[in-house]
Amino acid sequence: MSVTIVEKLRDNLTKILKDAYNEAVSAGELNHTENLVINLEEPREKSNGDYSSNMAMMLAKELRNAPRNIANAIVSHIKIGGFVDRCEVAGAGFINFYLNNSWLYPVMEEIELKGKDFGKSDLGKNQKYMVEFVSANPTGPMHMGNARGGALGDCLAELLKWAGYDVTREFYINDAGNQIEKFANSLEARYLQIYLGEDKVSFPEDGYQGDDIKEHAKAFAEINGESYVNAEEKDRKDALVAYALEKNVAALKTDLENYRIVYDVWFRESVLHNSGEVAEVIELFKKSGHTYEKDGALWFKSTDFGEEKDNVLVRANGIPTYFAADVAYHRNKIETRGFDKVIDIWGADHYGHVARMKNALSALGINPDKLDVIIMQLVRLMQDGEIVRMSKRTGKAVTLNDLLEDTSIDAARFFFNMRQADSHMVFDLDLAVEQSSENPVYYVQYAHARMCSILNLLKEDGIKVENYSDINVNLLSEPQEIELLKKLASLPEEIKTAALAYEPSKITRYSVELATMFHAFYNACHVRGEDKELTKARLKLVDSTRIVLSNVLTMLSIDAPERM
RNA sequence: GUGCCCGUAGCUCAGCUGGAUAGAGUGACAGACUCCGACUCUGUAGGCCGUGCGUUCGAAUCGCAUCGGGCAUACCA
Repeated sequence: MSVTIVEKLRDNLTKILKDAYNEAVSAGELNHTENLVINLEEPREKSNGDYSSNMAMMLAKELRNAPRNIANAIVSHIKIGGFVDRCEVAGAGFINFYLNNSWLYPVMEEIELKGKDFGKSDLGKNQKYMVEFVSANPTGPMHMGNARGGALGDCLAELLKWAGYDVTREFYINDAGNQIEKFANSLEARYLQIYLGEDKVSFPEDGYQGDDIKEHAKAFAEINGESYVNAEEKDRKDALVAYALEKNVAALKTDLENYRIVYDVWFRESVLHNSGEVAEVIELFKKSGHTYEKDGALWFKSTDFGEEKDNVLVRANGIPTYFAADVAYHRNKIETRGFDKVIDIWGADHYGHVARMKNALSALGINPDKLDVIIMQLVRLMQDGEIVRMSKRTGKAVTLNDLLEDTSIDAARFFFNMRQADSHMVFDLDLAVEQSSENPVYYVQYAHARMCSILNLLKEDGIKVENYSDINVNLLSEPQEIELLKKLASLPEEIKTAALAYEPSKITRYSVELATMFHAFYNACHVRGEDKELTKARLKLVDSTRIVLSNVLTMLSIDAPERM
């Protein structure tokens, strides 16, 4: 993949500094060093130039010279020309470059050539990455935490794709273990209550109280009648679970698709039990020498790896724990399926599980660095100024579907990706429901609609977007135009940075900033009715911006409307 | 008790591997369309960057301590 405009610029500036330093050494003005480090940054304050290097300060100790002396020596050997207008020493020894815009204009040509692919890179070198997210319990509907995890995971997966990784989205279905027991007991009680009366059949204390359980039982009864009332308990439960679980999984799939999330793989926990992979992992644990038996249970000696407590692998009743199954699952991801990196998105309430999992992988000889866990702080829902509790058992939990009924998919996806995963988020439902400019997604979408509107209007005037080579780009010199161009040019780097940090929120913020700069440009610079050449140049800028904004919104799976 | 996350403008949050005078949005106040969509823009006010030490030429950023809020510490998942 080709080098971006910004990379070219930075490479050039680095070379200029390096050459100047070497010449200063040759001239006997500076001492020589092997570890020459050249940093470049964009100063916050514009009066300090477009790019700045602190290399003189970094070298001061090693060269045994004052930073300003070093900086002056280097600057005196820098050749002015090309995109460099001037170069000065400032402050404690900063070397500041003041540039003209000749380096920047070709970004529009790059956008023209790459189109929908502008922003993509080969940073990831096609490494196999998996993002596992949501993985909600199939015993009920999805809550607000799942909504956040869904928006985060899906956007992260797409972000990584743009950065050149080979990404698989996966949903882990916990269709085994204790909660399925509970699910079965709850269904059974509701089913029997239909035929034997509510007073005759007691509902388990720790059962799922939700109406969905009743509805499953009722629907099951309509199909099978009372044939299961006198059946063997195990058969009855199996039949109920098989029925209700499929319904729930199908519902999860539909709900997530409505949220614009499509998974590549739906992986069932039961597969790991049936294939013997769980049993295999338990054997491997035993061979590793990090296990022992106590009170009839098999324990993993987590304390060997610095943890405070050991963990149970197989319960006294002979059933493996969720922990054991989850280790088998991660072994399957990394070893069996060969992912280079496995990214899990977990709620903060699973925090304690991270070290345990990594240590378990180490014990089995699997590189724990192949697992990255993103701990997402829980969402607290606020309505009418009060915290709304989210609990499956109250039956009053706010579900993903409730949320999407109130607000738009665009708003929800955008809102959840406004903040970093580790921020404790308060989701103000009243605010999210409000479809106004309060919610930045409308601000961004409006910018896109405005660009399309300009393009359409000029098209009606018979003026269409021309090729970069036919445009006099030097006419674009207003500060708003230059700022906008710089923002466009920065997208590939923004995507790389965001991908490496696993932070799609950086891209969301980028879209807001881009929209802001466009609106500012719009108010300062007219496209229509100007000098013909200027109109052409600005129209090209608008079209370039439209492409970039559209790319960003596409990446986030948020609609980029032509009109609103 | 121990571990992790958070603490920056009234509110919601940015601040990249330490850099020069700490930034947005929102709210408040004052302005801008006979002109490409005012779902927009411009300006003003608002900060001991929780607190205290330390490292450094230089700290919101790194280290230690401390205070406040959240979460976790199951033979649940």
